Amino acid sequence: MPTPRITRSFYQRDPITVVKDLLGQTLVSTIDDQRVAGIIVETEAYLGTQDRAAHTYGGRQTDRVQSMWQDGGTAYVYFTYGMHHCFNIVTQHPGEPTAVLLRAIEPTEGIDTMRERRRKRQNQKLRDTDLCSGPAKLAQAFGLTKSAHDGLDLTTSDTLYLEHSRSAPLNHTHSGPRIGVAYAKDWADKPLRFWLPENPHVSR
DNA sequence: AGAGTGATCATG
DNA sequence: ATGATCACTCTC
Repeated sequence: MPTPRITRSFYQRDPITVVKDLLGQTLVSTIDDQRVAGIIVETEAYLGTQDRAAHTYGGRQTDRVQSMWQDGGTAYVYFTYGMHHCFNIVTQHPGEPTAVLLRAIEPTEGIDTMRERRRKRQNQKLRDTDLCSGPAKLAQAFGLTKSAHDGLDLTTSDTLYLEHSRSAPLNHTHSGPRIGVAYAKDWADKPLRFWLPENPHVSR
């Protein structure tokens, strides 16, 4: 059976298509010899230069967002609040700076490794639903950082990539406003957040 | 509801 | 140069 890795053309489509098709697919990272994996259950689309909530709003092309201007299938990892990393997948083509933020994942492999990376103190108990139920949580559980992973090509990397695991989600997708973008005025309320309903691993 | 934490951004 | 902000998480 051929490798089910997701290839370039999947990512080069428009972000509203990709944000839904990513639900049910599998993210895999192999970092420090530790392979971890899980099913994507919550995503958000960022629509580029017109989207007030997007880092590329107004055509911004600062150092931080260079990855978003690259080809679909590029990783965009940014650092925020002085302590958190968030992981995005760039969509469309070079010069069309759109992306999908991965917000929550259902762990399937390497759960002990995830728990170690997520644990801040000894003896702190973490349920499986606490491991990847938020964008910065999943970045930490998968070992993703700006310095190591921003700009990585997910279609060729050996350490970070996606696999097809379900062509169409069994449950129909739910959608609603994105989280933490109240500043974005008329863009704050648009239903650009998608998730698998009834899945206990979604954020909040 | 408030704190933590420092890179990043728009001003100037 | 400086000050405000932040696609968040944890604990109270």
